[in-house]
Amino acid sequence: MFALADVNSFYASCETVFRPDLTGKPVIVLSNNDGCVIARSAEAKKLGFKTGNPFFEIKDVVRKHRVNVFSSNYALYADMSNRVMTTLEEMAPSVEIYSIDEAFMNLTGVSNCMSLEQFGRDIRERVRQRTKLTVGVGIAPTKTLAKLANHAAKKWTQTGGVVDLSSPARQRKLMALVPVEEVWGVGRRISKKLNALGISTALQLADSHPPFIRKHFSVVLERTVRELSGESCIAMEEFAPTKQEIISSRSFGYRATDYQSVREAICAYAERASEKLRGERQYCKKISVFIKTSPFDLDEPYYGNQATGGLTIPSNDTRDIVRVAKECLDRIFLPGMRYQKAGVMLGDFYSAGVAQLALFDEYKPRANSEALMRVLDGINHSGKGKIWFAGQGIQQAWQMKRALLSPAYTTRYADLPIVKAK
DNA sequence: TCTGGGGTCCTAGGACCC
DNA sequence: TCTGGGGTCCTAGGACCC
Repeated sequence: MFALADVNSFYASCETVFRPDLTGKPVIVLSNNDGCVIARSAEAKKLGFKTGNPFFEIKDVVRKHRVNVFSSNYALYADMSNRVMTTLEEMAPSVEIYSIDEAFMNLTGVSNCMSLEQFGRDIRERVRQRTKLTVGVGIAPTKTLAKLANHAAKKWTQTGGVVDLSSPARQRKLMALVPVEEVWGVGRRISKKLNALGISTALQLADSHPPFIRKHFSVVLERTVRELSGESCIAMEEFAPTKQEIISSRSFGYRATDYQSVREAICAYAERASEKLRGERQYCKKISVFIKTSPFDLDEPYYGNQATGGLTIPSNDTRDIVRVAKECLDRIFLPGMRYQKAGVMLGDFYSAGVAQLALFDEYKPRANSEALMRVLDGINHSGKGKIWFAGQGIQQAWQMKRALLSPAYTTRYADLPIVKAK
C-alpha cells in the first residue's frame, strides 16, 4: 500500500507561513526571471490565475485585486521541503521523495495497527504542527492510484484532505468521475489521442486492454493502465538513482546581443554545472551548450542551436568544463541575434576521474584538480562569500530578474524573522 | 519591455558489424 | 532479372513529470 503526501500550494504556502498577515489573501509566486505564475494560494486560484500565466499579461488583474506577488525563493522552499520530508520519514518505514513538495510513503503493515484514513490524518496533523504547511494524502495499492486519490483529496474539501482508495469499489467510483487527462502519466498529447479513441475517463482507461494500449501508444501507458486496475508496476525508489545528466540554464534578465555577455553566462552555467557534478561525486565526458532567441518574438527570426564537445578522460574540474563549453559556444554563436536563454548540459558520467586511456593518448591528468575543487566548493559553501572564475564577469548584466524576492527566513541569519511580545 | 528550469524514459532510424 | 538477415549501439526527438 502506498500513500502520496503533497503540500498544498507549496511555494505560495511557504511565503505565507512567514507572513501571517497574508493568510486568507491571494498570493502568487513567479518563475525565475519573474516570467510566469508557478504557484497560487487558494484565494489566487479562485481569482482565476493559472499556472503558466505570463506575469506581464496579468499585471492589471494583480493590481486590481491587490494580489501579493513573490519572485521564487528556492533557498526558502528547499529548506521547508527538508522539514516536511524529515517529518514524513519519521512516520513510515520508507519514503521516496518524488519532488520538492511530494513524497510516496510505503504503508506496509500500517493497516495492522490503525485505519489507513486515520494514519493520513496523523500525517497531516504532524506536518502542520512542524511546519504550518498543509499536506493532502492519497492512499491506494498502486502509485498511480495514490496520485489519483491525492488529487481527489485536494479537489473535494469534504474529504478533509485524506482519501483512502484501498477498496476497488471506491477506486472505480472515483475513476468514473475523473477525466483521463488528470491521470498521472497522461499528458495533453496522449489524452487527445485517447479521447479520439473514445476513452475519456480514468475508468475507461483502466478497463482498456493493455496489449491494445501498448500497440497504439507505448509500454509506459500500458503500465499506467495496469496500475489503474490495481496491479502495482511502479515500485518505491528509496535511494535516488545516480543522475544521467545535469543541466544548468537560465533565461537572461534582458535580451543579450553581445558575445561577451553570452560568454559570461555560459561560463557561469558551466561553473554551476561542474559544482553540481562534484556534488554528485561524478565525472563527465560530454558537455553541450545551447543558445536560443525567444520563440515568442514573432517579428524576428528564431535562432536556436546546440553544440556538443567531449573530454578525453572524465573530469569534474571546472577549468576543463568551462574550456569545452566556450569552444562549443564559439561554434554556434551568431552575431546580431537577441538571445533569450542559454544553458550548459553535462552527460556521459563516470564515477571515477581516470578512465582507460587510448594507446597513443598523451594526456596527463591535472595534478592539483581534486584539492583545488575541494577548496573552491568549501569556500562557496561556507556562507562567508563566493569566489568564481573571471570568465563569468563581474557586472553580470544578463542575470535574471527577481524583483519581488522574499527574505531567506530560514537560511540566512540576517533574515531571521523577529517575534515581538506585546 | 516582459513567456521557468530541471529532469526521465521510450522509440525510431541510421550507422555499423558479421 | 536479380541485391540478405540479424544484431547492437548511438542519437534526436517526443512525451511526460513537477
